[in-house]
Amino acid sequence: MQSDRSQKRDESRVIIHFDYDAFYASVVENENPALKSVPLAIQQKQIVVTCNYEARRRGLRKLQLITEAKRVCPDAVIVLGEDLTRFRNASKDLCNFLRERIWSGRLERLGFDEVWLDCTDMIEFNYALLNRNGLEHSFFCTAKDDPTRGFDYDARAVFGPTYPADAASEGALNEEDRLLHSRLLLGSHLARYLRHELESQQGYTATVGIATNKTLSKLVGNVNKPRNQTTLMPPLADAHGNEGTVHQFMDMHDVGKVPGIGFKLAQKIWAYVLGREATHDEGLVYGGIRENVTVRDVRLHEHIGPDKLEEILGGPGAQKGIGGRIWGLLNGYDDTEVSKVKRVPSQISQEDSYMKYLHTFEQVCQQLFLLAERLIRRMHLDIMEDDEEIASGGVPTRRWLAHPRTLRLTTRPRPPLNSDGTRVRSFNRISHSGPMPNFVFSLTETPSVLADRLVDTTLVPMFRKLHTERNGWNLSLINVAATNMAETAANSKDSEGRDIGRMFRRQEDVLKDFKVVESQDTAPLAGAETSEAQSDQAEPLSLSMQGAHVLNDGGDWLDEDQPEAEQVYYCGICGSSMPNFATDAHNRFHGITSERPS
DNA sequence: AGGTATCCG
DNA sequence: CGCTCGGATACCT
Repeated sequence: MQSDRSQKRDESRVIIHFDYDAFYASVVENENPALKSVPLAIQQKQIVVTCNYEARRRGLRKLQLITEAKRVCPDAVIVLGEDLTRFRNASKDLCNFLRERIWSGRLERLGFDEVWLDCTDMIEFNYALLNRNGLEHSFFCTAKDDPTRGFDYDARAVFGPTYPADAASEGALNEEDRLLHSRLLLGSHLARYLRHELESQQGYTATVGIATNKTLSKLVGNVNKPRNQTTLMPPLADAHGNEGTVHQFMDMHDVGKVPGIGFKLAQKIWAYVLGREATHDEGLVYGGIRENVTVRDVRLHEHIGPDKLEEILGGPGAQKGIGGRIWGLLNGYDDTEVSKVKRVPSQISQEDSYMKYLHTFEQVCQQLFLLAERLIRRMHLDIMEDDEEIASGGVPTRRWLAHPRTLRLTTRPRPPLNSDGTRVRSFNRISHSGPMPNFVFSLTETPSVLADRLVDTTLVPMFRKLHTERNGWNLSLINVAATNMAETAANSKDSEGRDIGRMFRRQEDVLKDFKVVESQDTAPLAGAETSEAQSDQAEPLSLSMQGAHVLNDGGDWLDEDQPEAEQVYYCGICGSSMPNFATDAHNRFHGITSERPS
């Protein structure tokens, strides 16, 4: 067997993975609590995209056809969920809610309904606070600078289910694993607390996994669902890296179930392990028996290892160290960090799919307009924020956090149906992209007007390049995306984001009367009174004195082929955008009297 | 850069 | 498998 590359397992972190139960259905239930007790399905086009657990009990499933769903459960309540706004907003709210309760700022979203938290710092802090002589009445401090905030817990036992269910007791472990056991134990209680907060204050239940890395925490959560949690317990591995709970746990999964091993990779691994070369090319539907290839089958296959996997999975288009990376995943090894929460998404897109022809040019134009208008509204919601400073006039202004530099149009042509049979492949998407025209950043025109202009000046020409036929297109999907986000100067200045800095400052103001007593082997302080002192100190104003500038369609300096009224001025100091006539007043606000660059 | 592929929910 | 309506990232040119 090939070497483990001394991929030394990093067991120093405590990662908690949240998966909100039946998320779309839960959002709708929270909007209308009467729906909580009935079978509820969320519909997009002809499909049930998710449903609550009552509906699952009655036989509904994800990605089920609506017709089938109605047949199986005629009294199900079906809610249309093609507009994702409410789900996106709820996801953001929950993300912020959890972020306020952890210390590291390391919170990573996956889709709308999953979140990883890196809680290592909170666990270490509270591990140091443990009183060995009074574990039963421990206190978990959830605010670094306020010893009174937190929750009571019994530190003698892990909270909730574990994997394995009969995990070794702490006493049966070696010294290193005893430490790990304690950290994960604290993690299980923190997870309980966060789940309770989420449910009691926000109305969302979640399925949670606690482990030492992202992959393991995500997978182990699924052991007990819904509305529960599972902790992956030591000994994770023996001295040789084998025979611990990690291999025991990973081994039972189908390879394709491991996050990061998608359909294509799983197929290649499957072909290798079963000794079957893919001799059949396109078109033939292999409706054969789906054979299970587990992680164990792969991991213990002869000759397997990072190099062999590189051989199997590598090739043109494949990621560079794919073999080593997949070998790591099969062994439950994952050193990827939980990324910090981003202020700005890297792309925003709006799409719609069409069951029937888009017959005419007018119909295509209308769809492009609808998508463009929704995209522009999304840009206003997702990459703008209220200015912190209110101008002396008292009028609150909005500023762009980022400008997408690129506009992308994607379509999916429906494959033509042959007369001889149903031999159709290629459900491919094709796309064309180009510079985002500057006028879409205007705040003086309505999104509707801007969308109309965007269609005429940019989207229709792009569509013409994608589809050279004059008519008769048979599109099953159109997507319009704003990508290639360039963060505004005032925003990118400190990458942590100013609201986080402000949050810390506020916390310090409230808590400055406390002194944290550290490395004291006693129970944490209790009963300290909260000070009401809240000095309303002004924010330190850090100005980056970069020149203000004007952008044109291509993001370059403005030239004169646009009408004056369309020009938008961006302040390089505060990032505000405004019509040109307002720039002089705005510069005076900053105390700048000189001209802007020409 | 633009275009495609693969991955995730 | 696809189907939805997104999203992230990597590789290719």
